[in-house]
Amino acid sequence: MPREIPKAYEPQEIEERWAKAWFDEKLFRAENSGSGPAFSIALPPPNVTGSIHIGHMLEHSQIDMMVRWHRMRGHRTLWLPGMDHAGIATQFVVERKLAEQKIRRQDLGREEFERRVWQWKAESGGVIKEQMIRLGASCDWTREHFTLEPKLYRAVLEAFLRLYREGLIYRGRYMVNWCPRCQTAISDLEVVHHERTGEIWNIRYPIAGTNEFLVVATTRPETMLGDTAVAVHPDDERYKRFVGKTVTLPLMNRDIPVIADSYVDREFGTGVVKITPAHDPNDFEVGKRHDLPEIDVMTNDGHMSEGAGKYAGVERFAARARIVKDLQELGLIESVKEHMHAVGVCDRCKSIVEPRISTQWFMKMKPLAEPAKQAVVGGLIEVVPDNQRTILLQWLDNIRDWCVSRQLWWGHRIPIWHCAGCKEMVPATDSRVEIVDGHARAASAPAQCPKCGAAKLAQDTDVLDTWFSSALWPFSTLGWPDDTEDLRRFYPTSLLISGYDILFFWDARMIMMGLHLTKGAAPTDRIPFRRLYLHSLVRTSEGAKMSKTKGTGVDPLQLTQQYGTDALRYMLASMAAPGTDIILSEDRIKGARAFANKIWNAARFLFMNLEKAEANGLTLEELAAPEIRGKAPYPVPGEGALAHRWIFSRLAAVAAQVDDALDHFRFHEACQTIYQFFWGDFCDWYIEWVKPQLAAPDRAVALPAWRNIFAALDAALRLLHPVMPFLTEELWHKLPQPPGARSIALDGFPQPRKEWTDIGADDSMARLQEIIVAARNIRAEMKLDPKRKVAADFSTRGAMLPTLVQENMDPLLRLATLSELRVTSEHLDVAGAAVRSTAAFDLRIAYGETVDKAAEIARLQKEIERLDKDIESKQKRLADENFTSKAPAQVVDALRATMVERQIERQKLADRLAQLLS
RNA sequence: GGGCGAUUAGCUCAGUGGUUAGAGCGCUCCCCUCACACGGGAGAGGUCCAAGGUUCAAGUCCUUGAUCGCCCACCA
Repeated sequence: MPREIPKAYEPQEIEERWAKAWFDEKLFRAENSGSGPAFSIALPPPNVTGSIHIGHMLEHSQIDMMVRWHRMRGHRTLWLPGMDHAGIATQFVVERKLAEQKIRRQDLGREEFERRVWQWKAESGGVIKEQMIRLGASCDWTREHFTLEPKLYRAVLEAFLRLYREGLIYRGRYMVNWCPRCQTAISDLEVVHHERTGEIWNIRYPIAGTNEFLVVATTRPETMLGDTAVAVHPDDERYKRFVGKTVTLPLMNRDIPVIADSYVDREFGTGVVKITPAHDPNDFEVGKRHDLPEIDVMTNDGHMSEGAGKYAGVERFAARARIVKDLQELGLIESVKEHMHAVGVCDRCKSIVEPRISTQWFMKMKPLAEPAKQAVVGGLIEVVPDNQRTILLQWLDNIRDWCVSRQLWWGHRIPIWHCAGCKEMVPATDSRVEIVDGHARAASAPAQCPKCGAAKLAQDTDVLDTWFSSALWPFSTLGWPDDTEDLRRFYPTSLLISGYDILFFWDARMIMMGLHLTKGAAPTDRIPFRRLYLHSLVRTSEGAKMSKTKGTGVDPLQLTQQYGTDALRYMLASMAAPGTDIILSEDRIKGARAFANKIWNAARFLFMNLEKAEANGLTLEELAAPEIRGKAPYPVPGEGALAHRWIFSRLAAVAAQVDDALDHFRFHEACQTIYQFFWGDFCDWYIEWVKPQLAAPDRAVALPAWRNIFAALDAALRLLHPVMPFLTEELWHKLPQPPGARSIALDGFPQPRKEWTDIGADDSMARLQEIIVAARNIRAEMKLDPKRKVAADFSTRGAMLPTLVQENMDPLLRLATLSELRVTSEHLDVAGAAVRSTAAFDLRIAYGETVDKAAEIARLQKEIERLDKDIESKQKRLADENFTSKAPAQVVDALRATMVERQIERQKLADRLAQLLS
């Protein structure tokens, strides 16, 4: 047991050591057998090739706090970690790397490309895990999963095949969002809208066989090449006569009909709309209603296609410019205006997304959304903060089908085979997977077409949206579709903590999939999690999301290096009030580091002084052995008893408050409560109060005092552990622990023990603190030498205070730096002295000549003024019949009592002022 | 176009209808007192965005407005 510990807390070595030990010892492996309540939580799987950013840090800190708190309370606790293959993101990264060598994935072919991605994953995939381990996330790494591993591949196949057979997954040619950069369809959620000022062109479409025009407006002139109609509102008198006629589409010289459709808004623009069914969602619908041809004028990579006639091969925005120029030359541009509109861009690569007709796989969402909605409305899933519940329900109400296919190579390939002969779609017969080249793929490929008997079948080339496998995460990682022990024990999971930015992407879809796919009889058995806490996002001082690409990101590892992981965790947790985003502040993390240092030094103080106690014949074992700590508090004879009763009473209160705060995800409140307790109560008052007892030669005093302070420190460390795991682990091991005890993380969380609550001690302590502060206040005002002890007079009318003061005379004198405190019930002569008064007592230090008389007068006047205002408002309220009759008696009485106190205080101050002025 | 959130001390933020609205940082004064200067002690600092309303009582609930931010949305 090393007694010499460094003066300042140095986190680096300590953290690395414990992080390694926790991982190596598999300390956080969850037992799936045995009794006691279970607590399970799934890690929102980070992208496998990513690295920790501050948002992860916030999320993991909060999860880890909950997890450690539950584990310490004796729950069978599982935090299940894993990684997401992150289809587009990962493929994007590898493609970019290949581009450096001037290689396109098409040059390599699908198999070779996939091999390269696996290789990249092998090289860089472990980073985030290493970082999480280093940062102390108490995951069960023996249960780690990856969305593309064989087991989870199988879960994906099972889910897909079931949904396909049920008709909930279908294939069809519909309008989708197409990213020309990623060259894949993306879902509505992956399109982010940016308000931009663009241009809107009014273009003349000549009416065939006349000199007249219909003028249409468009923000995307290049799509006009695919126009197959022009529409007006059926009741629009201006245009009625044109319906049924044809216009000649400029540049293409194609005759297209004028149709009537109520979709057209007569008020907007000219009231005439060009209809491009292949490139606009509304036009697509109109096209279906009117049986219009769909002409796709673009290629996958955002160039104009064959359908665009002479513009074929031109990049889409270059084509736009050329078309506008050509139209101008033809005199067909009536006007151009600036126009604010929302442009959809790809969430991943920020390219402008092209609405485009395409054959894709979709999932019917309405039938899945309904049970999810009921589960949330019915309270089966509690959503915190509450306003997010409303947002979730609104989204579920307006849900649209989900485009689940991606034209990527990295992901779960769709288990459907297409017959070369009759085009029949044949699903894999079951969800088995086989390992080829070390990686999984669907094993039960159909050998021949059940319809036409042809043996030539080709697997669909698309893969599934990454979020499809994510949606299965809480149960696929526990073994679903098998009926495993883990699934029975830990599903539904107890809680999900995720950012509100992925509420729709992930949380909502897990609810829908969980309810639909898992096999429990009741919805309560099928929900993926019982509680959903949406944590805040870390933002820059401008309110924007942190972004690495914009250089506004903060590297949590660097902050960790600089200030310590515990400090960073504490800072994040202390700012994490539900429902409000976090703006990082360097000052706050410095404050957190100071707190860590404070804790370190409080412990350091004890161990340094222990040597003196040992010289006195005491041993650490008899002071701090676990069974000794368990019996605290010990009665301490003599003057110091009060502080001991008080600190344990505080501990009981703090434990209750922390439990309550954590149960409601009020991490900031838990932090503040512990901070206040440790720094304010334990260090500032308790340690100072009992210092002499610890050094007392009298064993009857020293022994219980030491035992109490060790017990209190131990409890404080356990309270602190969920937020500051490293520091507390290190210090905990410096205390004697039961044989075989491995970690504070497996020790108990302090319980709010009723027998510790001592209202008398709380009250007495508060009064003594008041007296000490009053004395220090006078000393500061008089600018007394801090070391100089002076005599003071203490006057009070009550019977309680004199006793209390007498009983605690020694700490009172010491902490107020007084040589003597004379207690009297007489009125104090305040001439030539500085005085502090409360309703209950007056405290006088006779040292008049150094008092700044003018300042004292000003202070008194100000104080009296304040009291006057206060008394007046109270008198007014007490005189109000309405108040006294309607308000609870308790409130009225309290107000009256306070007013009397204020009046006494005011009288004392007024007397004092009069004396100074005379 | 809808929805949500924020507006409280110089800064960053807590605040659950009920005494005199809190914290951290910063600021002022005193102290390197044998755990800690990443420290100790004492202070100063707030018409709680505005205007109405409900209530015995409003920073807190309601309405309207202002400013800032976010999310959702197929008006060409």
